[in-house]
Amino acid sequence: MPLAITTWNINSVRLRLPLVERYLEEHAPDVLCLQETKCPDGSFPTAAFRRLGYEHVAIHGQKGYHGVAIVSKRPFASVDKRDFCEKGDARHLAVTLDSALGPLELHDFYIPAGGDEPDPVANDKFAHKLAFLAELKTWLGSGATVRPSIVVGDLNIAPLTQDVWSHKALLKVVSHTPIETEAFESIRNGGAWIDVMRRFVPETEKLYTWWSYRAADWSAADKGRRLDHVWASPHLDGRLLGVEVLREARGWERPSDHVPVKAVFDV
DNA sequence: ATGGTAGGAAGCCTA
Repeated sequence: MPLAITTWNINSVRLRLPLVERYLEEHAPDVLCLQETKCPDGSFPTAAFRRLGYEHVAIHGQKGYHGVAIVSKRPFASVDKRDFCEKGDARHLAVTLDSALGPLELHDFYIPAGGDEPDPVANDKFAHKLAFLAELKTWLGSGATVRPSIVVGDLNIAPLTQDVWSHKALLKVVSHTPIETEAFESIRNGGAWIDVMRRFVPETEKLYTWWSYRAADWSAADKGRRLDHVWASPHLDGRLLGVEVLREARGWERPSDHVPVKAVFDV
């Protein structure tokens, strides 16, 4: 059975609820993983999702910042969250779905952006990002790939040369520095995770999921980065059906700076 | 080389 999972950094789920509703009506994934909901759990628009057939809602929010949520047509066998770096940040949520492979773990991450200065001594936010990545490597390495698993989210790193508009111009820009891209690939290879998007778009082709708000004409300048990702554990190899990056959503009215990324699995 | 925009909370932080 096809299972379509979308990941989208929505940058305020309450402000952009009409955009989310439009996306769900037009693209109808089975599961939607959101990041940057910027919404305390008590204010999450659960009823709106239920009206659209997404009856199962798991949320991990906080006031003002961060926040992740998973809404689904399929029920959850379990819901978990982890407080990475023990800062009380809402940056991770996990659910278990029943699938043809048995229980399937789905992890939704919002990795710290890391501030502007790529120096962990001068910049606490960059140090936090690196600490988060180190903890993620240990934690994922300790077992997630033992079970059929999918990792999605705004990982805030563009790992490959063609994941940014200019590799050379971004080598010292947070999100594409060697220390980050090497940590990213070390985590991915450590768990033998499949980079699902790159199974469908060759590494030689540009592929972006985010365009800055600070551009006069984002589409003409096209200075994007691939910050949003879908990883699958080796159990899902041979069951990957497709990927859709909805670039047009960046042009919707009052858009998020990230666009939805949908991946479809035969499970 | 610089500064550009956006959202939430509340008189600045994060991105």
